[in-house]
Amino acid sequence: MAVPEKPSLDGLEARLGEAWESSQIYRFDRGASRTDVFAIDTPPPTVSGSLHMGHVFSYTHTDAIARFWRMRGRRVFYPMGWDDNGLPTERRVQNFFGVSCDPSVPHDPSFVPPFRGDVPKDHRAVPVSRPNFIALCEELTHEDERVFEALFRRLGLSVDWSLLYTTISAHARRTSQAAFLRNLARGEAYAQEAPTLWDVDFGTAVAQAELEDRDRPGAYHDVAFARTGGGEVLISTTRPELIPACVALVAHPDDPRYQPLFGTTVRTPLFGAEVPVCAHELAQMDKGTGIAMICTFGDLTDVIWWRELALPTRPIVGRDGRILPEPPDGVDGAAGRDAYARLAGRTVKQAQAAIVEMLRESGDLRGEPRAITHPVKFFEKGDRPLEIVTSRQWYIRNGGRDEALRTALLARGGDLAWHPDYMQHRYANWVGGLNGDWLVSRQRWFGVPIPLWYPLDAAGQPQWDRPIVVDESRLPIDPSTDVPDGFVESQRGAPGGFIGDADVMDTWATSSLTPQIAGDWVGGSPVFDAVFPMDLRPQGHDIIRTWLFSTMVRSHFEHGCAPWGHAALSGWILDPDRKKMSKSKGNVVTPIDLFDKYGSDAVRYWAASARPGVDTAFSEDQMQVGKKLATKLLNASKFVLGLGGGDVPDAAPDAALDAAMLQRLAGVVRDATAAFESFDYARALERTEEFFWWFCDDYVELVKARAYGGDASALSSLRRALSAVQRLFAPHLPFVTDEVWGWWRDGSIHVSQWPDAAALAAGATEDADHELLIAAVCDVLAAVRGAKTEAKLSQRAEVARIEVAATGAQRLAIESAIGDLRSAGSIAEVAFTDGGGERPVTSVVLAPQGGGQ
RNA sequence: GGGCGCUUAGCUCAGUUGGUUAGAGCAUCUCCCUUACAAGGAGAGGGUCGGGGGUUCGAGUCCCUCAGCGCCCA
Repeated sequence: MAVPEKPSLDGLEARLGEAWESSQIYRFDRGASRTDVFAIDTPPPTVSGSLHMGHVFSYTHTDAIARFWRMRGRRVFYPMGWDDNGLPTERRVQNFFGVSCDPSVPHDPSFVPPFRGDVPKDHRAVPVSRPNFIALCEELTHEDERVFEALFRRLGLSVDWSLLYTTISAHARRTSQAAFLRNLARGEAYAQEAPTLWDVDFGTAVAQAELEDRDRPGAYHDVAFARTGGGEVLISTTRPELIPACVALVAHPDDPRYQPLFGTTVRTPLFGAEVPVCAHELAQMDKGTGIAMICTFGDLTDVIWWRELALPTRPIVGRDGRILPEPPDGVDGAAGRDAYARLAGRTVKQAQAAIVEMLRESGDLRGEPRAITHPVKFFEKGDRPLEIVTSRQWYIRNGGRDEALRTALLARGGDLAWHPDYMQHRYANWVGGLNGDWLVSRQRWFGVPIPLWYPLDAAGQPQWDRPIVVDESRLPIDPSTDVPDGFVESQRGAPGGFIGDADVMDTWATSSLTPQIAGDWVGGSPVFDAVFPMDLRPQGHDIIRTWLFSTMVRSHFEHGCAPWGHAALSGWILDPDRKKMSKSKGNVVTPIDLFDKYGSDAVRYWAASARPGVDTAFSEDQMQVGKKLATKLLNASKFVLGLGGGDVPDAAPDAALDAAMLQRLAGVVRDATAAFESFDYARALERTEEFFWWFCDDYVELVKARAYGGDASALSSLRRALSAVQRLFAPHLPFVTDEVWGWWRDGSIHVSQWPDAAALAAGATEDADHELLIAAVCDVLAAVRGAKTEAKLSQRAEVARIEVAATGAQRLAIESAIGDLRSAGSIAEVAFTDGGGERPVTSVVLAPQGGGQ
């Protein structure tokens, strides 16, 4: 293929994208052995949103690394996945089709949803079975996945699309269920009836990793409790509505104010329940009045007190967030029951208003509530504060309740190389702060079902502690429709029969298995042994506590090792005001518009310029620079290749300047290689770019005359350098580099060999100090240019004479390139004097300018 | 409250074991149509490296301390 007359970036993405697809250059070699493989555990983006610049940013980093290792000869395992499993998808499906999932509804094979978008406001959601609901989820996510794939292809990701997986596919469900059953068999998964953080709107339990604190207005209410022997105790609480759930008061054991009360009892106001006064170190002497009520359950500290002080359970908040209809134990008197009746059925918020009114009437509220702002626990996707309810849930051990396991998992963090390394603190911080095991069951529908049934006794009661498991060969299953071995469907729900576990697993319980899903662990594929443990996990630092940690837990249990060798944590994209970009703030820019405006290479350049792990401002300026770079590479390639020389054998670079340039480039190759090997794609780009601009501005200008004249050393040096530079840029700018490579080489640049530093200057005389030579020559050139600019003349202006004060070494260097210097600067005469120093000093005498300048 | 990161030119950032006069790009200004590229090129101005203290022959770099910003966790 010849060099085009007018090189252009237009149309490259479509043309080369198709070429890459049809030649399958990114296809993983399934016969590769582990030592030849570079395996990437790609983050599967959530498909129920839209792709934004944050995706473009971090996926570009990974792609550059993938392309580097591919050029180094590794068989790159680079899958893509779609995370279509979970709550965000459920929400979209409900809104889009006008349905809601009801597992009690039988499966309707011919179900047609009432709407496809544009659901009327007054429409009441149609209940549908779980299989029907899941089918709708799959249909909708499939649409999004096509859009995502198109965008990632446009970005130029070198993924092997034949490895595509989704987290709700049968394969992912099978993997997830098999891993869970193995955890169960080894005792790493267990079920427990326990206080659980609960989102009342979603109607599901949530895990510690999904919590976030939000500052919310609240108020301290001072409330009097009557001491059994007379007198009263004043407590401060932000949740007076939980007084009927109060099971004790608690103060610090060292608090002299309350020491006399320990072991005595008090009565709750309004409800008259008799509760003990207890001592516990977690009570804060300096908070409120120093004595607090323990309720079942107001917060996680209540749970600790309840457990450690062996207190009774008196729940009053239901799973719908409303006060339960019946009063708890202890609320026995008529007055108490009446008071409770005024709260029953109300939301927590309404109940608080009501009880404050009642306390005011009874005189038990002292003073007025004092407004405060305090952190309240929310589900990260939720809208109302979490409540704590007692429920039966499945857990996977994660060290939160087991010091030995915690220590082992902390050590696993040390088995990884972290990029940047300080990110390991996040991991250690999180593991060290765990306060419970990983809650994996969710009371939702669009997820991987917990693959268990329970036998029903003669009275039709489930025997929770005797789950019925299934042979792995039957997976995946849905226990709400599948029947356990030895039973028939008619026994579902019947005494002596069985019921299926109604819950699904947390999304993370499946996405924690991405290496196993992508590598086909459950299928026993030899590919798994060739790719696991994987080389690289790239991901955002915000999900170290969830995705990274949960993947570590599963791998630790199943394989006894860390699932990867390296973890690369990418930063955030910030808008130009340095706020995190988000849809709600309306500052999200659509990637596709930027691809159209600047080209994919230019957008990638912006992404690749950011140091690993550093939050980075969105910058169209950087994309503009990237576009200029891509254009420059087109033009420089056209120039060098247009000089000819392709028909003659590669000559030894015998001119000193040529050898020096190639030695400098060899250093750049070494630096870029080392940078990529330590996952610093940005440094590799920076070093290459710095060299390339110098190469264009100075070296090419210096050797132009020789090159035009067909000088073998110049031509071979230019071509050697061009070849290396094109390949050095290839991981970052895959489109333009493959274009210019195609002008003179066979095959894609992306399956060519990464440049070899040693070969670059082969045949050249080794120069002791090539940098001194380059510096001396370019200093003189700069002085000549500066003189012309100072005189407001064209760079073509003639120079009559220059006088260079130089050291001996500088003089030798300059003399070695004197012909190039004279032609590049249009210099008639060069004279030397002794002097110089760190740099030569050049005085320039311009020739008289004719022609009426 | 604990942990971590950041603070260098108007803006965005490099600055790798401490070592010449602290760099780049963008922006600004001046000049140049020069046959690879005007989607270009040649130059210029611009910084007491957040404050203070210390170690050292020498500190943007190491130590202490303070301040501000941000993130994570309580």
